[in-house]
Amino acid sequence: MEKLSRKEQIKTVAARLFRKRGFKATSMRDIAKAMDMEAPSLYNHISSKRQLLEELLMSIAQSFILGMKEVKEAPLNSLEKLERLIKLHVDITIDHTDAVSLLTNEWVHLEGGAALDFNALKDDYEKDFKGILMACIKEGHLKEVNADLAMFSILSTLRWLYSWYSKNPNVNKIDLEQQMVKLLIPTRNE
Amino acid sequence: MEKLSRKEQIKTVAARLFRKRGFKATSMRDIAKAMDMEAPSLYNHISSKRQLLEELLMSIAQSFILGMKEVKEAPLNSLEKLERLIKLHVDITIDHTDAVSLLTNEWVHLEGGAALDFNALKDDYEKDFKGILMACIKEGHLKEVNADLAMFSILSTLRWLYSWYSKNPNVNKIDLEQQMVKLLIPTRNE
DNA sequence: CCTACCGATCGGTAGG
DNA sequence: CCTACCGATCGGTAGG
Repeated sequence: MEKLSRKEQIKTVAARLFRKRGFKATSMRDIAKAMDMEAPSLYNHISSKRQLLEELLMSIAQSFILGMKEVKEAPLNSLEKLERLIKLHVDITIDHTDAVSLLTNEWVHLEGGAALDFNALKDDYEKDFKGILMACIKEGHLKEVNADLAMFSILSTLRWLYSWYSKNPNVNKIDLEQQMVKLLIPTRNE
Repeated sequence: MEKLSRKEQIKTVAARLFRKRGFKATSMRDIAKAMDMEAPSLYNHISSKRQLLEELLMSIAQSFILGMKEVKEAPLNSLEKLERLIKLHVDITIDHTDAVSLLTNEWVHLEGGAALDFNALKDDYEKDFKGILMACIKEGHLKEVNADLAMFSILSTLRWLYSWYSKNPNVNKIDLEQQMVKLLIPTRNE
């Protein structure tokens, strides 16, 4: 499937440029140039610029949704689930750094149905995340904290992990997972 | 000084729109419309779109630089200084929510000398922040943590505080300051 | 995959 | 502060 592969190349290049300059500031001619082709040729593989963004965001969002589903269904206690969620973010961020950055910064440029779908996924994800965090608090694994604020803080760090990782690309994945768990989980007794 | 005041109105409106749609996706016609005037009339008060962004970013950055200077020179121990820094972020975020969001999301659209100046300020600020954080660790106020990662995490939360605050606008400033201090400072003994 | 090209929109200027 | 307007660039299409 040469066509599919070509489309994936374009998406990879687009993700890199969208991240670097932003979606609106990246032109189809920029993408074409980075692909060594002319702008109109891109349209043999994709249908529009906004489709590029939508597919990039939706596919990485699905990775998080799937990961959340697995964590929820796993036979673990709430604290272990929270650890697994943190590791999920670390892993996806390391493997798909550019796409993750779009999830943080460029989703505002989605329009119409895609924007609605995306926000629904985001709300579901955050609701599930909060549920696990609150279970941790209720079961006494965590310090008593404002759950909303704690979730906001943890997710803020995880959302910006891509920029830290980009400046420290040689870090070991397992090490980073453990450091993030240690940093983000305010355990009661140490 | 009606002219000055008019310019400030334009900057306030621009900050709101830049935040909502992004700098590149906001046209001068959008800003003019929100001001109930025609786009060319804006140029009686400002000189260019990029100047708008530059002035918004530089003036809010100066608030942080000034606050950092005061904290550094204050007769406080390192832990108290860290607390003061967190409160500084909370205060500026509450008072200038839109401009703070630009500091997080739109500085990438600075070009030329303004981009260089901005990055220099950012580097200085983070170096000072890290110095205070490392002093806290060395003096035994904080848990032993990876200082780079801890700073990254604290700043990530503080950078995104504007979005949390926008969803919880009725929070009391003093309460929020105290909650953020409690949440972000991993003290040794509680 | 390319050349030629379109209508829309952009930041900004001239002139009053 | 407005009307009239400019050159540049945008996403995208026609046709091969």
